[in-house]
Amino acid sequence: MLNLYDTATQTVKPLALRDPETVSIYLCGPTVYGPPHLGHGRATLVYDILRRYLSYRGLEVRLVSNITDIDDKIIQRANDEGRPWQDITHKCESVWFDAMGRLGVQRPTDIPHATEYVSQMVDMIATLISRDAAYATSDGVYLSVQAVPDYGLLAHQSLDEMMSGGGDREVFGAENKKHPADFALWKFTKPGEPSWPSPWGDGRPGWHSECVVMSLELLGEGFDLHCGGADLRFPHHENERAQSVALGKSFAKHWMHNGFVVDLEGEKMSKSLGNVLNLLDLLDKYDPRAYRMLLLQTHYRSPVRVGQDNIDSCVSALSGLDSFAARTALHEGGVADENVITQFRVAMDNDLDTTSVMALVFDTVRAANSALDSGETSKVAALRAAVIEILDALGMHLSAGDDISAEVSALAKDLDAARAAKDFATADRIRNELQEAGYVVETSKEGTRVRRG
RNA sequence: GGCGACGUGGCCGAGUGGUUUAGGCAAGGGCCUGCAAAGCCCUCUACUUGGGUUCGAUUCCCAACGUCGCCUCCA
Repeated sequence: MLNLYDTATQTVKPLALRDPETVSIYLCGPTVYGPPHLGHGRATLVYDILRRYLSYRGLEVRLVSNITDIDDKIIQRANDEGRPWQDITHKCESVWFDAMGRLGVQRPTDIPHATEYVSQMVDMIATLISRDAAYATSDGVYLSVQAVPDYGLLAHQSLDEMMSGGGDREVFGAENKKHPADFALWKFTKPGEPSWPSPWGDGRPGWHSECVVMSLELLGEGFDLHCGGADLRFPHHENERAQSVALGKSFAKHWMHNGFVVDLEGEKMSKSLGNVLNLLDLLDKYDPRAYRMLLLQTHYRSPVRVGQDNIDSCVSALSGLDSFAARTALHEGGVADENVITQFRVAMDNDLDTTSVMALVFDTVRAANSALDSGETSKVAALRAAVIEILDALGMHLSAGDDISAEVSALAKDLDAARAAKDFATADRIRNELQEAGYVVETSKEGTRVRRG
């Protein structure tokens, strides 16, 4: 079945399922303090593609993706702008799901919020303390990484290696911690900050705890797959895992991480560098499918640069596919070519080799276009059905130009009539008119096709 | 300092120890077309550098150069 790269073992291995009919996936969602950026878009698209493919293969997918709605950055922004922090989280969450909708990303099956699980987190921290894996200091409660024997499994570095060298890095809270790598489970509140009660003092949860509590509660121990961007591998996922190990609970069986979105110079898009391109801008300026296309043509673990040139080339490629859907619309409803579908599955099962899949799609489109030109209609139907089935399984929907207004359709009819009457001046005039209105006009013996450009 | 990734044709981007070495975009030529568009056909063709292993390396090993990531804010 599906073979996937696993960050923990650094190998491509079968995605083993706890229950053969269901896949349990936890995906680290956004901290809602600002607009989504391109990196968020990549992660959600990658896992949307994964999820759709698993569904396509007949599995029931349970995809839990959280909303981090309490965090230092949220508090800071609330203070800066002098408004309630819930204002910010609610607004950002709605912008988030609006953007995801435009990207064609399906909603997770479960969307837990950190603030809904605070008491469970407090309980978990208490358990960690009782197991001597956590301790309170003057500013919070910390997990003792030395209580976790294989800490560094995802970072692929031992604690010693992490601490060695490192130059002038500052270690947060170093003076209070038993070990520099210990991380906050609970942060004591400062005046004016949101807080929740706990046995150690009022405060708020540390970032890494929510995902442990919510994944174990909603998916249970030993769930199948944990996903997120490569930047979450360490420390976030490492620290989630550390808590679970310290609790004596079995955690994710497989770890998947997608590559970064990089800027023009090949550097990672980073919030701290301020070179973040906004996902909303991309969605406003381009066909939202173009980003999905770009990611399908790049392996999910490779870095991807999102620039006008690549996006434009994807828009052009999409135009060709839409045109294909339109010109073969009459051959809808065939049985998908088995050979093509088999190749599709083989490629996807090989660590989501979507770049090969796209090569297959374009090859198949060309074969179908040739078949259409030579009148082999049964072949056209089978190839078209395969293309549509594959793209649908990847969340890519083609436009066959059936969203055209009656007025525009009438103009197309007039164009055909003018051509039939060899009134080419009128025909050209109508064509120009349509093109200037932003339509792609394709005349053929079967009649003029018009679609959105 | 530690760990890791990567350097492919005009651009993007897969992949492989050797007969045909993806795919997309762009460019040029042809067919088709009233002219276009769309489509089809053809062309341009690469693997950072220096060693090594090998009958043979872009692919494996070593080194150099370059780029990037992580080493507790990050999708």
